[in-house]
Amino acid sequence: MARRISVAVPVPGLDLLTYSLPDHLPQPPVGVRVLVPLGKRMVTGCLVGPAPEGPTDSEDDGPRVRAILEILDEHAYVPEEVVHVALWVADYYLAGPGEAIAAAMPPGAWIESERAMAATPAGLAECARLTASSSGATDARLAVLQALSSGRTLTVASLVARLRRSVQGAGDPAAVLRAAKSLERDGLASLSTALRGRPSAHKTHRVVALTAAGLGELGRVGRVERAGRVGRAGLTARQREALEMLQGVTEGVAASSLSRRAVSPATLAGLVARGLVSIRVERLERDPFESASDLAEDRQERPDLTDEQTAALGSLTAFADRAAFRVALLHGVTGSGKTELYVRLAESVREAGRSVLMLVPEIALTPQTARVFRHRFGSRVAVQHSGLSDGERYDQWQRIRRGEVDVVIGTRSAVFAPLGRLGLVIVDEEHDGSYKQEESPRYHGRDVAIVRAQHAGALVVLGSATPSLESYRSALSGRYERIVLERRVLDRPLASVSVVDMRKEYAANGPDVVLSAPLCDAIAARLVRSEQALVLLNRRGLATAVFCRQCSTILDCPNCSISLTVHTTRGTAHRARCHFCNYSIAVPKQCAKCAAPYLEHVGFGTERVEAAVREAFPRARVERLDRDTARRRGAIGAILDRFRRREIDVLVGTQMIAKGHDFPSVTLVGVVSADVGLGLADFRAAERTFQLLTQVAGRAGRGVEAGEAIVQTIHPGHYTIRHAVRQDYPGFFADEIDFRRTMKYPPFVAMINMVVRGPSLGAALTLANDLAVRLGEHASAGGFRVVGPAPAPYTKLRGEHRAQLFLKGSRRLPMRTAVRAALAGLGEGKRKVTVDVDPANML
DNA sequence: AGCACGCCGACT
DNA sequence: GTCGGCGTGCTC
Repeated sequence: MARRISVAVPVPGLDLLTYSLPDHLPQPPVGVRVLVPLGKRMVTGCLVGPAPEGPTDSEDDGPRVRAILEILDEHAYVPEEVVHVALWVADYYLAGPGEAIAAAMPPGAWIESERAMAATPAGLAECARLTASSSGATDARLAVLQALSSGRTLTVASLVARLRRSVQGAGDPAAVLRAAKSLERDGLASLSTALRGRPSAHKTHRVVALTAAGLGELGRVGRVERAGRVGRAGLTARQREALEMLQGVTEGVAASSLSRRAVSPATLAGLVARGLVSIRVERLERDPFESASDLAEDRQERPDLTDEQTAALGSLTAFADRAAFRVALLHGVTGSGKTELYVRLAESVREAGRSVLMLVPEIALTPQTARVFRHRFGSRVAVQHSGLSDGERYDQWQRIRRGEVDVVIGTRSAVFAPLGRLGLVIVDEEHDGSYKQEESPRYHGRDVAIVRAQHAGALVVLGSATPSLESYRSALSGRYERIVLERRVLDRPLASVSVVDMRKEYAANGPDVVLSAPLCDAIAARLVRSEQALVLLNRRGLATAVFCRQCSTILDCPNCSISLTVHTTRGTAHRARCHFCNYSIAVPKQCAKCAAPYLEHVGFGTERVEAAVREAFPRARVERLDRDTARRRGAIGAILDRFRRREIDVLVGTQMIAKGHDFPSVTLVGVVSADVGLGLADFRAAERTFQLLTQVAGRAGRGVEAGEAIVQTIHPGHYTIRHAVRQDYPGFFADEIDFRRTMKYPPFVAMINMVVRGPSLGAALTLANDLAVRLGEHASAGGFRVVGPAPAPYTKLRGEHRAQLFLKGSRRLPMRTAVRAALAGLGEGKRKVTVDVDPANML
């Protein structure tokens, strides 16, 4: 019987498929890409192993098995270990194996077929006739024919693009395809399926260098010139200039740089023809650090370790030396020097001949960490994150794959980096929410990192000042090693935190207070001393809602069940925008419902805080950093750099300003409202608030001067605020873990969250009910409970209505099995269901 | 996700 | 009558 292989194809919701391997092809290893037929298409798949043998093999009622078309790689493209991790992800998070493997591949790794079409001779004639008679009517068929009138074969995609530009209303892909089919029926055009051009594997450039003959010629020219005679016949002045430019640059000069210096292609061609220069094609590495700037600034000293750090490093190194799977939680207060520990540990692992994977929440927000690693490991480090262009990402991925690096630093998707001999995985700020991917496959970078380390027999270090409840509990129970750093480096004290009870502030100064008197005084003091301040409000915009005083209507998004946020707009009237779907309108003058002209802005965001700070301190240099000001690529880095260079006195922003930055001159952190987020219908609301407050307070006092944090709140007695103010993690943990235990939330139960979408809430609820019933059948045997369905917290998003239900249970396996069975029973309805295993965000 | 099939309303 | 909208189903 023909050899059968199991292939993952990049199609959501499709399971592994079985293909046969034609006799003439060699047996490829796991991880190679194969080109396979799928329906009418050709797609790239990834070989994950031999096909499972089942009883259906002998019967004819199973799906037919088609033969693969081509093996695209000689050696594994995705390392086998990573294939297995990806398959684990697909299984655990209930995603398609193809989607999971796709997450492990660089951009451009998937080749697919494309439909193309060309006019037949009859079609060309018909086109000429129709064009001449010019009926005037815009007919999609005619438009397509005209586009094909050159006789060339065009892809359907390029036809669509072309028609979208030229013909109104004809650029819809479906319409083009229909027109194409209709033309094919009439024998006027032919449709074919062809492979899309393979992605260029590397960016290349041409390098021009002198040949030996050229070098000789140059010497001769020099002597001739000294002798006062005209250059040798046949060498033009231009050619001589070009030769001189190349003199002394043995490695050659990029052709693009020559052309910038006015060396024409013709000149170059003349020199090549004479054999005086050679042109070679060279692979160009796009180094993300070059554009990230200021490598020169990186002359950092190697800081001495504190006793506490030395002890921690000792234990971690000992674990790493055992070269066996292990998880250690590094619980270190902000400013305790975790990064330096990571670097030293990485160095020792690397010296032992094993590689290091370091995950960080968002590189754009923590460029220092990346820079420290770059500085210590030079070209042996690669960076992977979403801010890179596809080409940059591809280059980095290939460098890792070729074994040219042994340290990878990246965001969550880097957990799949094709590193061999993995010895250490570091997850910095392991509690950070950005490790959870909010689209399929909905994996948690930290948890996948642990699984990967398990496969590789590596040490995992989870670092945080505010560990997730899950990790801390595991550390307390002894499942993880626990290493604590209680002191800041150089014995700098933690910021002293004080609370302003905003209820009193409102009573005294009215309900419109943004900056309390104590916070204003504190900012003023910093300005006098030329120190810097951070002001945090984790909410964007000018106002959170527009409210009609007469009929109490709130301006809602027509597509989503949330109110519109008011944003300032340069020049024009303020706009009200939806933070989900981006719908926006000019803020109306009167209520759309009752026509009353009494519209009020309620609630406020960072834009209002920025305005308030500017108003209170007209001479201060105030900037804002949130998703709105950070939209442009590189804007985050630019603002943070200016702040670091002390060109900004007060930086207002959302949580973006709270992450691991190190600004030595910041001595004040103001939290405008610590309550944002506390009231959310999410069991992690308190944990996230505590983390944010602790994190941002940690930004103060990292230099010589002591730091201070001022927290404004209307809930000064809330346990989250109380513990955050004292920066008392164990205290917070004790209270929060009680809440989780009582309410049966993680880490005491496993959860799977499901959102069902539908054209109406009724439709969504009906389908959700069907799902709930099917799940219920497995509940008692599986030891879990089905909660819901109910309308989701955001009932409507982007025009879709949503119902939610979730499972709570003690063991994940039966829960996952039940979900899989229930979804299968739903048939095609399953396309309307999103499944989230271990949800990080319940909204 | 594509892609095809098939079943209903508005135009030649 | 057909064109063309999108619900439903399938892909080894």
